[in-house]
Amino acid sequence: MPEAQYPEIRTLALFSGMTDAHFEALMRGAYVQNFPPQIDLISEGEPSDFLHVVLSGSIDLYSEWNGRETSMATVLPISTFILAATVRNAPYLMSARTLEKSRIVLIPSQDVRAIFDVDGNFARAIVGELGQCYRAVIKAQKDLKLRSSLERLANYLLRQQKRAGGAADFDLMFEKRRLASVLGMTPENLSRAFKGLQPYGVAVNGTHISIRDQQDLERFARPNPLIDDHAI
Amino acid sequence: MPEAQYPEIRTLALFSGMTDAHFEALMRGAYVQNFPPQIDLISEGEPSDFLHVVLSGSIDLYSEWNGRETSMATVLPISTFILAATVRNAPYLMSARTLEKSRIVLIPSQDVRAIFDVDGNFARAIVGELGQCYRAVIKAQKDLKLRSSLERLANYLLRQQKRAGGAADFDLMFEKRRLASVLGMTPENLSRAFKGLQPYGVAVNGTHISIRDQQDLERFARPNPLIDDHAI
DNA sequence: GCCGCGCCTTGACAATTATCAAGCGCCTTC
DNA sequence: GAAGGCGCTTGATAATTGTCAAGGCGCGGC
Repeated sequence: MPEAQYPEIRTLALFSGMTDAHFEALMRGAYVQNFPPQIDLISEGEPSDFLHVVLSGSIDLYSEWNGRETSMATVLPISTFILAATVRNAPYLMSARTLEKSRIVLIPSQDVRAIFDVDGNFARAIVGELGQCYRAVIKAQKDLKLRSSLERLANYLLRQQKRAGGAADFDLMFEKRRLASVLGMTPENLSRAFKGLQPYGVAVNGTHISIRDQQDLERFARPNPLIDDHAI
Repeated sequence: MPEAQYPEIRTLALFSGMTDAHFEALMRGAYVQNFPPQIDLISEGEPSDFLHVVLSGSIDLYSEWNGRETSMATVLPISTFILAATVRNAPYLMSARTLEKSRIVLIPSQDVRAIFDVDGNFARAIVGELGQCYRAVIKAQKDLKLRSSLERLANYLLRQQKRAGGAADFDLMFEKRRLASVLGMTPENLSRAFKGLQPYGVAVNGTHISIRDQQDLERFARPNPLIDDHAI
C-alpha cells in the first residue's frame, strides 16, 4: 500500500496509539481499492479475512434471513468495520456493500491479530472502539424495542438534524428505502410515518426535511441521551 | 474481599491471563455482596462505578423509555456485566436487577481502568469479551428485525433445548412474562404464540416444553448459526 | 381446607404494520 | 421531446401485534 495514504489512517483512534513499527507492519500487507456503487464487499458467514477501513464513500451493513433483508448500519469515512469478527477470528455476522463509489483499505485480519497480540496500546484502542460499537448497538436495540415506528422516525430526524448542524432545514443522507430498512419498517410505512409527523411540524420534500416546530416535535419524540446521543 | 472467593473469579477468561499482582490489586478494592430477589443493582444513566461479576443467582438487564420497559438480556453465573460502560467510563445504558437471590462481586471501575492501562493481557481479554458481547447484540438485533414473534419464539425454544442438553423435553429458565419482554412482545402475545406453535409439535405445560417433532419445528423456525449460535 | 394473590390465559377489540396493486413524478436515455 | 425506469406515494386490504377486561389455575398463608 502506498505510503501517501498512511496519514489519514494513522489519525484514526484505532491506530494512533501504536508504535510506528507496528503500524507499518500492518500497512505492509494492506492495500487500497476503489469500488463502484452497489458492490458487495463481504457476505455474512464468510471468514473474516480483512479488516476494512472506509476512506471515502459509504457502506451499508446488512443482513439476510429466510429471504428477508435488513440494513443494520451505515459506515461513513473515516472508520473501520467488522472489527469484532476480525479480532475474534469468527465469521462475519453482516454483509457489506458500497452505497456509492468508495475507497477502502483492506488489512489482512491475521496481521491485525498478530499486532494485537504484541501491542498493548493497540489492544487498548480496540477496546475503546469495540466498547463504542457495543453501546451503539445497545442503543439501536432500545430504539427498536421501546419505540413505535413513528417515534423511531421522529427521533431519527432529530438526530440527523443535530448531525447536520442543528438548523431547522437539512437533508436526509440516504434514500428513503434504505432509511425504512434501517428504522425497521417498510418503505410504504415510512411514507405514512412522514405524514404522521406533519401535525408536529415536519415537512418533507424529497430528501429535504424542515422542522417547523422544534419544541412540538421534541415533545412528541422525547429524545433520550441513553438512546439517541451517539457520543456517550 | 476474602481471598477464598478469588479462584472462581480468577478462572474467568477476563481475569485468567493477567499477572497475580494485577489480579490482587483488582481484588483489593473489590467486595462481595448478597442480594435478595428483585433488587435494583444499577440504574441506566448512572456513572459506571463498579464492574459487576455474578457468582450465583441471575440478573436481568433492562431498559426503560417513556414509561415502557423491556428486558435486554439475562446474566448467568459466572460472568461480568456492564463491562463496556466501565472501560469507556460512560454512564450505564441498561439497568440491572436481581431475578433471584444473587451473590455479586463489585470491582471499582477506576481500578479496572487503571489495570487495563498497564496490563496488555487484561486489555486483550477485555477485547475478547467485548467482541463476544457485541456479536451477541448484533445477533439479537437480526432476530428482532428479520423475524416475526412466532419465529423468534420457535428459534428461542430450539436454542433453549440445545442449552438444556438437546432432549425433546426441557424447562424454560424464567417466567413467561420476562420471556415475552426478552422476545419483544407482550405476555398475551406470547401465550398465543405458544398456541401458534402447537401445529409444529410444541406442547407447553407451565414452564415445561415438549418438542414432539423436531424436524417440523426446525422446518418452520429455520434456525441460522449467524443468529442463533451463541458460540460463534 | 379454603382464601387470596399473582401469573397466565382467553376473548373481543383496537392499533400498528405489512402487503399488494396502481399511479405519480423525476431523471436518464435515446 | 418522448419513452422508460426507478423510487416514492397512495389506497385498499390483510396480517400482526397490542390493549383491555375477565376468568382460570396453582400456590402459599391462614
